[in-house]
Amino acid sequence: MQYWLMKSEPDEVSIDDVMASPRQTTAWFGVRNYQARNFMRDQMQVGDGVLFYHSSCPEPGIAGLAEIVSTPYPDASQFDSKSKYYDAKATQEQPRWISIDVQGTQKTRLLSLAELRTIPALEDMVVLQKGSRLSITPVTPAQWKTIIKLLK
DNA sequence: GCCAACGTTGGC
DNA sequence: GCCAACGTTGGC
Repeated sequence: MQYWLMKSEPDEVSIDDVMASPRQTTAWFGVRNYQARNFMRDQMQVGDGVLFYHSSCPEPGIAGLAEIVSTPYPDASQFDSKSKYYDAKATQEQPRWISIDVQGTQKTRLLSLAELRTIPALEDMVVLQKGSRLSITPVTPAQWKTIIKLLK
């Protein structure tokens, strides 16, 4: 059981979109970074906790909580030549990119990036490190606990 | 729109 | 395998 922070651009998929989906579940697709993919492929497990983070928007920050609800499977968008996530080097036999399903647990208040940066207990969070831009980053149990408290 | 930081590509 | 050039991310 681990915890993750996953970034999504709310223009693409917001926490409201997730909560409005059937069973509040959405396929997390379009990851095109090997490190992030490897987290999904090698470490994520059903039941892992997710901080749902809005990025590239007026107020970036944690917008909700979610849970991993599937094991990894091939990301269909890599085979779709019309998709911006198309990858000509991926084949059905040898997929390169994967998806996992994420189920929204609750929409929370917006815990902004600016506020996160003021919390001493969170200063080691991967997502807060200089130059960090991975779309999926691990969160420690202590960090998770701190954030849950801030959201109450 | 800028730009720092990081990832990827490709020539050698 | 090195590394320069280029592309992308994402906060500001």
